[in-house]
Amino acid sequence: MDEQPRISDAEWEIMKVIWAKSPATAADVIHALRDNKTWKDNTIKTLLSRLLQKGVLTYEQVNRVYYYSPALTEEECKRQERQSFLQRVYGGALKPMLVHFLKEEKLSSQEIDELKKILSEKEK
Amino acid sequence: MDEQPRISDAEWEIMKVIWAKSPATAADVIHALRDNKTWKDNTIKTLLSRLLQKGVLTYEQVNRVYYYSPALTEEECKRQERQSFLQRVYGGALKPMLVHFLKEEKLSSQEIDELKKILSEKEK
DNA sequence: CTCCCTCGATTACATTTGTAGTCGTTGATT
DNA sequence: AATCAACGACTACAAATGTAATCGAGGGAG
Repeated sequence: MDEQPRISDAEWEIMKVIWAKSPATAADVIHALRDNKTWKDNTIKTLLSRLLQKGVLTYEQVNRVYYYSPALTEEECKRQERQSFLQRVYGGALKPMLVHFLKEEKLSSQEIDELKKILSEKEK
Repeated sequence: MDEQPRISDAEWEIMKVIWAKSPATAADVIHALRDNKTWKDNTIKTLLSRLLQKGVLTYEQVNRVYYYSPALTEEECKRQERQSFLQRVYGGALKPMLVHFLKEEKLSSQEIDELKKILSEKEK
């Protein structure tokens, strides 16, 4: 159980791209983010380097070019973030947090049914 | 709709105390955190000052001493954090996030029933 | 009246983060 | 062969954050 490195907001944007389409080059990531983000190319390259240093990414080099892949799974990282959010904001109290989300956000009937089913399965 | 200031991890610890027992003096906060945290008194005072600057706290002075109170409600701040977490980690996708929490964490039967009830009420 | 203690204010400083520019190298272009 | 474009490495720099020490003023102890 190594300490999970902390992934910053900007770095999450990068990681989402990598998880979706790894292995990816810097150019791939830049391309994928061109529409949503106003980052300069170098900004994205800096973020990729930092993610390498942190051990969140790995790479394989082919002719001058790095092909980046995740070193940690999306699920591990998401779990880490869930825990830290739950702890920081709710002191770890799960139910109140869920209640807030459920009461405040919109869900389709179908989604509601799915959630109810999951709850029912837990209940045994 | 002013921009909500961002509350850092350490600042959340302070705010939880203030929301729980405002108005509170620096000494009160220090006392409340003495067991859980290893912070020096000055660290806590620095955090209080920063929260004042950010407009998350207000104070009332009585004989040299500040009595701090929240300038923002706990609910506002929690909502802000929920949104930012949901966006950063799940790109705003509520249901998958809820599913992860529900599947991973423990809930008592009673809590499960309460959640199901809330879901049922939404369904109309 | 003097000294000390305490309070908030101010200063300190390393690390992380956001956001980018510059540099040296190498493969491609003319 | 000379040039250039693109890549990753390295450098830059301000703001935020974690974590604290020091300072000046005023109130209480003696």
